[in-house]
Amino acid sequence: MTNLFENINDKNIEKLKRILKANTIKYPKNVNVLSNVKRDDFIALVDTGTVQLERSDYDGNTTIIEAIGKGEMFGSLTSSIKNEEVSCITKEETQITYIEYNQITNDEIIKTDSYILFIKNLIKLLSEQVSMKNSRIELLTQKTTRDKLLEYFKLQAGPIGNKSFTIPITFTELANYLSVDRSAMTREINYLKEEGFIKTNGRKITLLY
Amino acid sequence: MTNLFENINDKNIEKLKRILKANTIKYPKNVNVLSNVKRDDFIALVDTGTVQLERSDYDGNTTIIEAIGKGEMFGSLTSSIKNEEVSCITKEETQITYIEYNQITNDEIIKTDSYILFIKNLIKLLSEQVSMKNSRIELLTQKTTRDKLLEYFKLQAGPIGNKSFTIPITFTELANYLSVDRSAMTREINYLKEEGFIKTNGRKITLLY
DNA sequence: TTTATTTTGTTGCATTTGCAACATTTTACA
DNA sequence: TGTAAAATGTTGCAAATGCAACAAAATAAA
Repeated sequence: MTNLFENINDKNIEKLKRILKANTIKYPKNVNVLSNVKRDDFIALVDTGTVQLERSDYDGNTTIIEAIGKGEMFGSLTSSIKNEEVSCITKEETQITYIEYNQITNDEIIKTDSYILFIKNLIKLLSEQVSMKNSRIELLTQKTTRDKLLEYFKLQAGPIGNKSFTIPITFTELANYLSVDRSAMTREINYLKEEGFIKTNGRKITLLY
Repeated sequence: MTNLFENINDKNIEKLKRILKANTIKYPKNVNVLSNVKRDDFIALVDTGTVQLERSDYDGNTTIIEAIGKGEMFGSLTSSIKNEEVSCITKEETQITYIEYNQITNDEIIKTDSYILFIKNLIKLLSEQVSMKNSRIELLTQKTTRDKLLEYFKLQAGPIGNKSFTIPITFTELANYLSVDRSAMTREINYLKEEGFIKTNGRKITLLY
């Protein structure tokens, strides 16, 4: 995951942030971050912590649209946060840096030395976002829970195809990510084990095929 | 949908394309576009026509990962096209403009007048991509076919909430987009009609709630 | 170190869904 | 305009899945 200020030294980062009128705010846990910020198009960078975009359904249920962790970004350009039903909640102590979209090309910034690097990073970061979404869509469009799991395992195995890996999230979160019922997913994992496709040990998965 | 060269006049577009070493290629229908282009990171813009990113499964089935239409983009930065199983097929006569990622900040281009506009457009275009993916993920994470349909209808109704609209794709394509079986989707639409939630006339949907 | 909270495991059952296999209608194209 | 291809409609049936309702284990918090 690219950092927006990758390959830029601290002094220049400070300079960029100043010229971009970047606004860094620290929030405690369980705060609705966007209660007052929706005016202009902006980009929000999660420096530390985690936030979740959530939607409250007509029947009171809360669906997690997106979990955004350290180094990731969200914003009015990329998320449906203009929608009143969507709220953005910090899941732990979280620091966010806001940059207004129009500041990205303000008169002063384009004369700044590290601007080119900044732009390249921003483009790469956005591209990575698209790429991550594509991966998730690839998982979600699998027909069965089994297919979703196997596809997820393939992604975790990486391009080299490691036979063994530890999944970086809880099974509860995985079920959420794949949009399947957790208990049904557990059942399917058991089938996969019985049929000799995989072995598990906690969150460590070993592929046997 | 933002065009990469929006608000830039033809003369400057030509200039930008030249300096960016943009490469425009016209393809006939049903051609595998990426058979030879994967060397560097690149952005591909669909000027006219349509391409589909497809994946051939182990069992010979073909899944459509993404349909990319006029004005949209894809590329090695945003799609899993480095994956050998994924191919990109033109669905009609299609013109594509390729730009190498590294050219986006080459020495000459950053001195060009319309560069700032170009960069703003590129960032907006990428942001829109993320936004579109988010919408699709929102649909795909709905639990039932009924929920997927109702959510899709809500999106089609727009922020104003038009009660009547014509869906811009065929029902077959919609089933694909929502990743549900077409016949099961038809059945569910019939239930929605029987229960008085909607009326349909061809691809025209009227919400009755 | 308790206690509270979250995660994981398990199972029966009703419902939803995919799949197959058609007929029919509409659209594209030669 | 006639024919091929694509889209739509329909239905029975088997399989997959969500849901509810627990108990147990593991983690986090006080």
